[in-house]
Amino acid sequence: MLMSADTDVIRVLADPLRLRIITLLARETLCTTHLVAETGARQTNLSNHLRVLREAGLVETEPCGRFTYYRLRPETLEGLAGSLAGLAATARETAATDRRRAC
Amino acid sequence: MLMSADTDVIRVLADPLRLRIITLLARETLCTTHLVAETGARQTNLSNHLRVLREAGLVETEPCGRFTYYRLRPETLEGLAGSLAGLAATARETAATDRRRAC
DNA sequence: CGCTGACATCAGCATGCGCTGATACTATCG
DNA sequence: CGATAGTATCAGCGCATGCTGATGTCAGCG
Repeated sequence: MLMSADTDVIRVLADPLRLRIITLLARETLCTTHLVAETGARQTNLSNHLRVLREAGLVETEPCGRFTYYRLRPETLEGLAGSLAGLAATARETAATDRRRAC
Repeated sequence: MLMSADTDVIRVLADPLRLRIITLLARETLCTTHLVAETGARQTNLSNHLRVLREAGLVETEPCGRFTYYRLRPETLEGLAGSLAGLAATARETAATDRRRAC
């Protein structure tokens, strides 16, 4: 239910600034300059985080002249959401039937 | 769509051993000894992680004599899964309508 | 062409945090 | 009552990683 790939995605999401970027990109596609203005972080810092997000498959880039648009890929987030929902469902079943291992 | 509380939950999940604990507890309620046997980690290490999981509201304890059973709480995981699914849905809408900010 | 602005890369620093060993506490058993 | 087993707490160490400043590259514009 929980793939090992999900571990990496969670690690990538587990940073306040990266999560902020994700929420901003969910609403509209932006380029680095916009993200600098929105978050107040340095351009270098944002560029590093965007690299991490890109390598994790969470965002994809669209070069546009000297600008670089960043778009949020829904598939990765959906996959993680599904895995977590599956875990929660299993836990609910475990709690309902009081499934436990004897000591 | 993404509450600030979700940030903390994600940070807590962003550790391989803690995620392992979560998947094990999803299937059956266990006590620390079982988790030591399953994961191969030291008891001290597990106890520290279980404390983090407890404080994040991801697991709850059930004392049973000198044992301590740990049960996975589905609500927290469900809330996070819902938030992530909402983000993914927003991103899908953004991609479909090509919503972007001009440079 | 030079210049500027958008963006990426790299090395260094500093903080966070996961792991460990030592220790203490409690419940059960002989 | 010891003795032991299950568990929690704490201080310390070491590594991972996020932030920064300097630098490089490329595109557009005068």
